[in-house]
Amino acid sequence: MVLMARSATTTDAFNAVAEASRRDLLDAISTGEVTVGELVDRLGLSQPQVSKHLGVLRAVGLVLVRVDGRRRWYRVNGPALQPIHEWVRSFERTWNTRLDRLDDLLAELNDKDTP
Amino acid sequence: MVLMARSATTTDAFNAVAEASRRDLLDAISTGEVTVGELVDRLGLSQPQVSKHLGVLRAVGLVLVRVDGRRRWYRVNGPALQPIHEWVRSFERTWNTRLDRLDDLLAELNDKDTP
DNA sequence: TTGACATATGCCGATATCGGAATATAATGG
DNA sequence: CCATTATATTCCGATATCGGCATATGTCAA
Repeated sequence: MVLMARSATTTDAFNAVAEASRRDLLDAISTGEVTVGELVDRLGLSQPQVSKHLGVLRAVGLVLVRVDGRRRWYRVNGPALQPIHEWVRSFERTWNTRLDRLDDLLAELNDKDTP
Repeated sequence: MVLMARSATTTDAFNAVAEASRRDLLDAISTGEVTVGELVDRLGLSQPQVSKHLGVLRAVGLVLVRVDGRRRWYRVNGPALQPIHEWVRSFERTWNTRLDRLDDLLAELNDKDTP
């Protein structure tokens, strides 16, 4: 029986994106097709580090690659981010809506009434 | 010098939310104030497991607690999710269709009208 | 063909995680 | 005051991660 200590980074987009370096990579790639070497230069990370992180992003489908001779052009695969977007969006009302602000207001008044 | 293997789960909301159980907890809590015992019952997790996960969520400010005698009422702290929301939102254009882009445009115009 | 270039992969040690079980802390009720 | 209830904390073994360094794979160019 296999007992996992922590979900693998390649489990899903949530885990892959937990690492800040990988978010930075996605940010850099989002500007358009980028080469590995260019990412190394831009982010100041080691080449193996970049390749490994890209491997994780590839594994969960967050990036797609186009092979062109000896270099690889990476691009962001947007739809893979949708699960995160949807999940977080379901909480929007907890910070955004007028109703919540009303709740907060009432709570505040309540606090003043019952110290 | 401390060399960290992987960002601590308490580093930020991204890391805290990477774990599926913690997302489930937040989903359950989002319905309103909930007690630890209620979460144990609803999610079928062990009590220490729930308490530990709540500890992580507390550490990154994703939940707030109200102490009431020997029980604790947890609630979601929406704003702590905004960083994730903002980051993912910046990729929206990578998956949106033309219609969605129109929505964005309208939303932008709307924002300008209603500050 | 051979060497330089671009990227991926393998091995390493240090570390924090996870769940389980036991235990600690704290508040309630009889 | 004591047993019970509610929640948090500690210790444990197994595991996957991360960065660094070395190396493998693959491709172009002279």
